[in-house]
Amino acid sequence: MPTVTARVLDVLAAFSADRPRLTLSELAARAGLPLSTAHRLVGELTVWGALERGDDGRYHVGLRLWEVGALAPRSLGLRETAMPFLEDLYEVTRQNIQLAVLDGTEVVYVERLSGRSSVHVFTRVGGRLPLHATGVGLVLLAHADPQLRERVLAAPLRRYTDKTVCDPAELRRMLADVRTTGVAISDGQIELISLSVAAPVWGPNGEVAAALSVVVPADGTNPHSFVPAVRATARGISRALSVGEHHLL
Amino acid sequence: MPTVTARVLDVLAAFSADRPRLTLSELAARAGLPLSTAHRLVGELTVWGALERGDDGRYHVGLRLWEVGALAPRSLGLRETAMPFLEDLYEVTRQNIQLAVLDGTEVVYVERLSGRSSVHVFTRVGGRLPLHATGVGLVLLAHADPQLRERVLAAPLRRYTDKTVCDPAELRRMLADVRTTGVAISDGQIELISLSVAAPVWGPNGEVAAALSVVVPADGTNPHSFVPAVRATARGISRALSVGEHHLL
DNA sequence: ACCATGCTTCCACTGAACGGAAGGATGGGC
DNA sequence: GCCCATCCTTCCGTTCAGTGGAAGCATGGT
Repeated sequence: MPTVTARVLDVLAAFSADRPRLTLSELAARAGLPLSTAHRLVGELTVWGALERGDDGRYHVGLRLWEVGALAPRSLGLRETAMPFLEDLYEVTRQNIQLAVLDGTEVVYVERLSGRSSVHVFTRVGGRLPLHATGVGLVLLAHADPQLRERVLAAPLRRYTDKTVCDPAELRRMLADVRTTGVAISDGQIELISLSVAAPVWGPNGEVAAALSVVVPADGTNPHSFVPAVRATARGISRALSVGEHHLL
Repeated sequence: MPTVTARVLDVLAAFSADRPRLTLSELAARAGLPLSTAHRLVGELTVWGALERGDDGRYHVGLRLWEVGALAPRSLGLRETAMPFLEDLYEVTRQNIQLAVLDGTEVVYVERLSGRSSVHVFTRVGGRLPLHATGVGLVLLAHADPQLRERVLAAPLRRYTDKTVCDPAELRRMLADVRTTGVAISDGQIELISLSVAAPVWGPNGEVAAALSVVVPADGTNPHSFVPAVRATARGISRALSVGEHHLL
């Protein structure tokens, strides 16, 4: 049952955003491995550069692994094309700009631009959040395979704030709305202090490849004023993607 | 000799920027594995999400691996703190902004901001370049451990353009200059069309944690006009790093 | 109909991976 | 100074997971 490959991956999966640095013992415990086995695996991973060992003796993910990860088409290709557009959008809005893709039944944030004056949000490049509670999530869900959509709506939907929409019927209505208007406005569903305006980025084959959003403070200006810029940016990226024959899927 | 772990890593290392998508056979060949062995390993990696299989049957690096890679402190922690400053610098200059760290005897680019109006450069997030031919490289080399510096200067230095400085003595002089002025100006050493102005980012323990640069067109304005902004940005990030007790090394 | 290319499955053999145990290293309490 | 706790490293005999050659399948070009 426990193949070596699986164990190696377990070791990698032991790291998380809140615990990015682990001692050998912690690592072994989290990966469910005997200490001596972990010691050997971690040693090999470290030699290669997948892990690195800090001055304090604790291990963390290494630069080499990060490099390989950076080759993931949904990160590299997408970001390369999108960046100039995101940059423009940032300049107009001076707020956090996020780019995210769908993976399984979650949103994965692929890039985030943030300025000193933007709201402090807890999303993180490489982070995951559920689809129903974020702007980008609503966009991706609205245009996802209907089968997936039903699966998500059938599962219990976590409540983050009292503004989080957890009712399937209401969500369904919102998703229809997203499809007609082309944007999603998610108001305080994940954090009360912020709301986001999101729009879909279309890939070359008529599918939604990603979603982008602007996060604005909840007390700030009317979110609708951001809609045109967000929509234009999304359209710009979509066009650039279809031209470029880019390394997306 | 061939441990399973090493083989898994060989499979991952088979992907590169120019060949981010591979068939099973290519993968097996590049990793030096029999087809059936590769088939099994790749299968396990794919189930976990380290690799993904495209519609065309070819494999590429998966989002899951990218996520783990994103936990590398030198990427995540550094970028989180630096981003707002880089953003400001971009707004002032409207040119490519690059953030890079030292790994071994090379520069690894950790982030890059680019606008529509910036020069098109071939550096890539996750990419590697030698130290002697880039602005960030000169900065990192200038402040590196003297032992490493000697090792780099002793090795043969690749020539990219006729402006590339490959003479150790001259490089040594330039590095001393970088240390006194606090910035490096690398003119056409890697590509004739661009030059870069780079400055060191200091970590909390008085070591150089990273370097940042602005890349400007070679025919453009005087590079020296960028120096104050670059220097100020680098100083800002350095300060933010020492405050934050950040997840750097 | 044939061949080329690339993928998948099977299975008997074997040596690489395993992990318990013993030995270091470090550091803190008293 | 001594003891104990925590964490890391090394060793080595046993065993079973990993191996890879071979045969079979799928596609698609000519």
